[in-house]
Amino acid sequence: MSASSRQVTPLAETSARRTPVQRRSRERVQRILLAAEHVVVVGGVDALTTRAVAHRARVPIGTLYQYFADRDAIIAALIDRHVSAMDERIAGALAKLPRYSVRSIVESTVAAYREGYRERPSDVVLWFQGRVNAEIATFVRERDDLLARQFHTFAIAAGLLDPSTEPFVLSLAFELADRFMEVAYRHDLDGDDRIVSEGIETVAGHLERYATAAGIAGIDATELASRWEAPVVGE
Amino acid sequence: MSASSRQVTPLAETSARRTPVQRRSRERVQRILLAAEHVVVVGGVDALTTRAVAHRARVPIGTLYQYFADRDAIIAALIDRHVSAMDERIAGALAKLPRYSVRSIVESTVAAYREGYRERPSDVVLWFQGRVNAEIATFVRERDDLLARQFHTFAIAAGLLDPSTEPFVLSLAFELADRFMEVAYRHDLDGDDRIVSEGIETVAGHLERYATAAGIAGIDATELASRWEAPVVGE
Amino acid sequence: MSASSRQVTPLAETSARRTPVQRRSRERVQRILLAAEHVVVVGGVDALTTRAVAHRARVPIGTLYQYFADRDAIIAALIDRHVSAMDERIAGALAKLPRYSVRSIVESTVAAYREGYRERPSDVVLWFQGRVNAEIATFVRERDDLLARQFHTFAIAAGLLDPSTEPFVLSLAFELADRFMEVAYRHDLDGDDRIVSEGIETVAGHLERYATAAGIAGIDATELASRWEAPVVGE
Amino acid sequence: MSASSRQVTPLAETSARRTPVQRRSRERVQRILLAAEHVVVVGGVDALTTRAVAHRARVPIGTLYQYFADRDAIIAALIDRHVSAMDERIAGALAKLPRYSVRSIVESTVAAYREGYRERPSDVVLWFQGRVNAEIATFVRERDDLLARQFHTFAIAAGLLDPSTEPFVLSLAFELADRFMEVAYRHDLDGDDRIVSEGIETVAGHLERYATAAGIAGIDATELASRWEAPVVGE
DNA sequence: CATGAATGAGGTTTCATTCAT
DNA sequence: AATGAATGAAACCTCATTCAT
Repeated sequence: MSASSRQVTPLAETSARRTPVQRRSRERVQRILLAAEHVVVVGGVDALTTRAVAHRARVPIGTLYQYFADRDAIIAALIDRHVSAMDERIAGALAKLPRYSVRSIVESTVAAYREGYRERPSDVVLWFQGRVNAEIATFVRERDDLLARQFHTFAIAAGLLDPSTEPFVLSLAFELADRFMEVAYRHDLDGDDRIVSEGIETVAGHLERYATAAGIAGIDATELASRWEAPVVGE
Repeated sequence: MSASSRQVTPLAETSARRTPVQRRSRERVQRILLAAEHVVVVGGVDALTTRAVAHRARVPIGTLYQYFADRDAIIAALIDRHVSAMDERIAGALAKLPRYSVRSIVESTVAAYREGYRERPSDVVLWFQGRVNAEIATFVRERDDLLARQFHTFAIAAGLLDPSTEPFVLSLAFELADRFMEVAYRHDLDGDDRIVSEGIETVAGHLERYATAAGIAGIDATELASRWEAPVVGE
Repeated sequence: MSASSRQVTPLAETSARRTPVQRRSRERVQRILLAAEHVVVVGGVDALTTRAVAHRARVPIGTLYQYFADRDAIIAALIDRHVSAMDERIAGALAKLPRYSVRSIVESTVAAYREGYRERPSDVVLWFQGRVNAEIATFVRERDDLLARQFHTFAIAAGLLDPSTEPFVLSLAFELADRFMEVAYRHDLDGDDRIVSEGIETVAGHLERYATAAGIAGIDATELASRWEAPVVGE
Repeated sequence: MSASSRQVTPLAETSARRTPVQRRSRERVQRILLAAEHVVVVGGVDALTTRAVAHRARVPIGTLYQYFADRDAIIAALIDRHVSAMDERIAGALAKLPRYSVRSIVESTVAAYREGYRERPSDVVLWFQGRVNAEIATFVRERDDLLARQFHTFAIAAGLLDPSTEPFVLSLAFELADRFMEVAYRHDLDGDDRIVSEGIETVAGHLERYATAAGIAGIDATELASRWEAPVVGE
């Protein structure tokens, strides 16, 4: 099962001007994105001005515009990066599970979100404070839906959830897991494990209402592999 | 039990300039706030510029500044209104409950949120996109905490929740209920009752893990009145 | 000899709207002027806004405009008051002189300026920082000239200065005395007697170059009265 | 002896944004400063609005802000220029003196002030009307003090003034000389040589009370050079 | 390609003054 | 006469974006 969003056109590519192939170019793009993260963490989304980013990245403003069509393109790139990173992280965590139950999947996912936000605090700001234009909003919506549908397909094929479970139940579950992490940040409870176990409990509780006996008891990874020929991670 | 936030200094009063007493003045303030809501719904928090609001309200910019100290004061007034309205709505709903259980309380609360957001869609944007200025953020935080503490005190005194339950569990429950409504809006599922029952189920499920037998079975309103001499609603 | 500026149209009357005759009205005008002084001392001429003055005076803004045609009229009134007060003070000091020499006159005048500014610090700000409109500037110019001419007439009639001395020499002397006091304020040397004696020495030194023997030795007040039938003070 | 203010941080550098290196840029800064001078001469310091300056300079407002951080920075630049120009002028005049006496120094200084104001009439307004912002006021104060201390050191080392003479006596002398020129302008006596000789007479008279015999008689420039190894002009 | 000066629309806010009540 | 809400020109300043070099 693939948790990556490859089927949704990556957001950044739509707006980036040139794909940086040269080593120097790639470095610059990296520097710009790093700088953008910095200003977002320090001053919120409103502080993300092109000047501030260019200055912090020590890149001329004109150069910035060579790689990003406009200010929104920077935000788009950050969001894209956030989404990809989260997807990879979740996929990675799931791939390591020895046994798949609704609860173990939720545990992995919540933990992935937590680590992701911890590593890249700018994503918290961007993702939840995100004053975001229509295009980005649509992208985010589509990506969420895709993720939910992928899990839906997987969970039903694997016999973890009742076949009548609707995809939006999974949308909600992902949202919930994500929101829990935001709340943790907002309350400065990031380091507090209580919030994590609350989150797991709640989301798992939410989903277990739709679970089959197997979904609660869990299925061995090896056993799953035989039922589910599609690769669990990657494409 | 009082769900009102009277112990938190109302946010708007700090920044409003002139309290409009005349009928005409009150009308203008109303017009300004209505205009502010409109621009927020149409263009997000970032579109809430003094110019745009004044223009939409067909009020000279100078007049706007007679009633609002600055741009943030407009946001503050909207947030304040949102909070008061939600508080009243929740308190009103609870007051009508014939029987108090964790689940029935959650049902009332979620329904209150839902109606509140349905009636004032700008609050969705403001509440979730708008934690702009430090003062407002603090106000929101304090109000949330107060609400959670009030429910905590009540629920334990009434014997609905286990005495060892921590207040933050209730903070989380309120957040969850609130977020559910946002998600409903974000997914255009507002009219969809499924999301409401999901929300109720999840939040109630979350809280019932801390509930006493009475909290699950419920207590008659009359019986509660004898245990809980403080007025259930209002002061 | 009269040091009063009665022959120059008082500045304020040109712009004041109604001469306050009622007791209440006079009180209000006083309150307004006192408030104006306060804001000038605290925040400089730029802080002299009609709102600030009206608010500090606890007078409705509309009422302020009943007594003062516009913002400049308030400044004009203050300047007028300053000028009148200084004139009276100088005249009073001179009237008490037992013996008139160039030096004793300068001493009295400098002392008068010093006391005047000490008592009404707002005058320092107004007089020297004075961002002042053309009308007021003209008034000030004329008043200075009148004062100088009056002294000129007197000093020559009394035989204190050489008859060929030009009036502008006296203009300069007044300016100098005045500036010394400003410098004293600017350097926080107000309390410092050195600056006063420097001032006296300099201005007196300046004028004594034009003095007759009698101007240096001095003339008895009684003797002067016989030569100079016009009243020394007042009209 | 150096009359330059190099030991006082130049005021403008603190606030100027971009140091213009290109020829075109320098021209623009010049145009802006010229425009600023114009509006100041025509309408006083209060007329020095960013709009007015930009408009007169035929420069977009944004361009103005590329070179000047804010309105005060324009004033600061003008003041700085005034101070530097006056310092150079004084230093230049003194360097040409064949013989140094208190009187000849005063003559040179007063003449320098006169020419300076004649060449840049906006400086009259700025210098006497413009002590606007705290930073600028401090700068001006410090510069005045430095100038006075430099002259103090020099005059005593050169044996022109009595060693017990206090520095503030020289502060006062500079102020006086400066004020004389303002008065000359205020009275439209600029072209009138009488005011200059009055000024010289008064300031010299003031200082000669502190002079040694040599200070009155004067010292030959060559003789001075042997006593005073530090360069008279320049650094 | 790389640069960064130039641009000006547009944002926030103040304030003298008027005029309906 | 007394009031103070209403007005809008005008002040300051920022910033995304372009384009000549």
